[in-house]
Amino acid sequence: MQFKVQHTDSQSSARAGEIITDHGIIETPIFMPVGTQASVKAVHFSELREDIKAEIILGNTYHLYLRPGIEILEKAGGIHRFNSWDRPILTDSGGFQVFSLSENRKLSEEGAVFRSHIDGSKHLFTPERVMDIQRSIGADIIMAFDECTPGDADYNYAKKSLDLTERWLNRCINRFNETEGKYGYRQALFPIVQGCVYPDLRKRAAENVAEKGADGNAIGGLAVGEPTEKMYEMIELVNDILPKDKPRYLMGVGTPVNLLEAIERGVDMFDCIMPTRNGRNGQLFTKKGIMNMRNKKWADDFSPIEEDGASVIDRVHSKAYLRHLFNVDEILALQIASIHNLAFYLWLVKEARKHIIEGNFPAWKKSIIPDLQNRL
RNA sequence: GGGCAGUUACCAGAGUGGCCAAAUGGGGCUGACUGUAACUCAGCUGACUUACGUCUUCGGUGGUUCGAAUCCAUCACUGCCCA
Repeated sequence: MQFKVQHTDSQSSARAGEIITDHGIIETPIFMPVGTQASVKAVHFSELREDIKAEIILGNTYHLYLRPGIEILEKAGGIHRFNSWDRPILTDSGGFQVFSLSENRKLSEEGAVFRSHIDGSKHLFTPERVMDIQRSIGADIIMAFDECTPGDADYNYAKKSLDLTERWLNRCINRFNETEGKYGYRQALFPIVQGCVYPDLRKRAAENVAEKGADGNAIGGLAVGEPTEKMYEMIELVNDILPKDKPRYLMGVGTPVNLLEAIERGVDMFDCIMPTRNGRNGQLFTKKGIMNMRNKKWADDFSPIEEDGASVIDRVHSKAYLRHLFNVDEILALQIASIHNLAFYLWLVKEARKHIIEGNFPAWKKSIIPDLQNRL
């Protein structure tokens, strides 16, 4: 994997670049749709390719390990063969599940014991095992196994958690270096900066990660309960330390405004469930603001979902029709909303890229934010 | 013609003398959702009121009672069964 910075904004830390993988090129900044179980919920791959124009999608180690299981993925010849997505894929390590399934897991030096949310069975995830599993899944970019520290963790907990994440990182790197990809293309390992909202911990974490010389670096443990301003502060602090010639991936973030603020602070890659989950729950993000499609006010609004929307689907269907689909619980509602939101997110990062290259990113960002936050 | 059962909020449906503006479900309205245990979750849903609270409701009417959705009488309507 290679990264080229093509343009750097003169007034901010924003940059436009290009990540080259064996499955194709990713132009940054980029948003990566989340496809936890080898599928972006409610969206078909042809739509991801052609309408949404996704360049890379996510998968999740924990979920794929449970189902279909490593054996099946290996038999299939890796995840790309399995789900027929021939562009880049990134797998999260399961570190977020350490956080989100915290009631079903136990942490130790060795690793994390999960109780499967499906059948209650016990599974041990160690850094080594997680590397092996991600080798078997076969994503282009794989993530270090970390503990995603809760946003409200106290200093002592956050420090201990970071200590563990850093020891796990060394083990991940060792195992990663001892092994190789199983399907004939290369994989890159991204370490993750933790440290909660504590500047000294974040600084230390970023320095530690930076010195590993990885192909790309991630910032984790943000947008997990801390105030948004804290998140921006941490991003700024960390990006000051992370190498400029490597892509920076802000994990799990966020709202359209979060993306722009983070891009301005030097982030190149994003993923978030928001466009898909919120879409399925009736919330649409548009250039003019946020709509709840279940609201009665759309019942007789026959105008397009978004006149100048990024997706062709925006002009095919009316707000009234989409509201009807949500109202009567039709599956098509989830599809249309997910496609729309993802296309919007991809449009947003492409637009950001365009303005970075044009040299007017900060002004453009400032002008668009009020609209993005608007409630329609 | 006779017998039995029933009539409760938008719908279905609990409630058999005070703890009832009335369970629960559906529907409706509003909100939440940030490396996906989520087509999920939460709140509201008689009227007025920001709220406290006040008022009007349980087929109609008339009673019994300190007090009635609940008991009695009667009328209306609905369903089932018998002729």
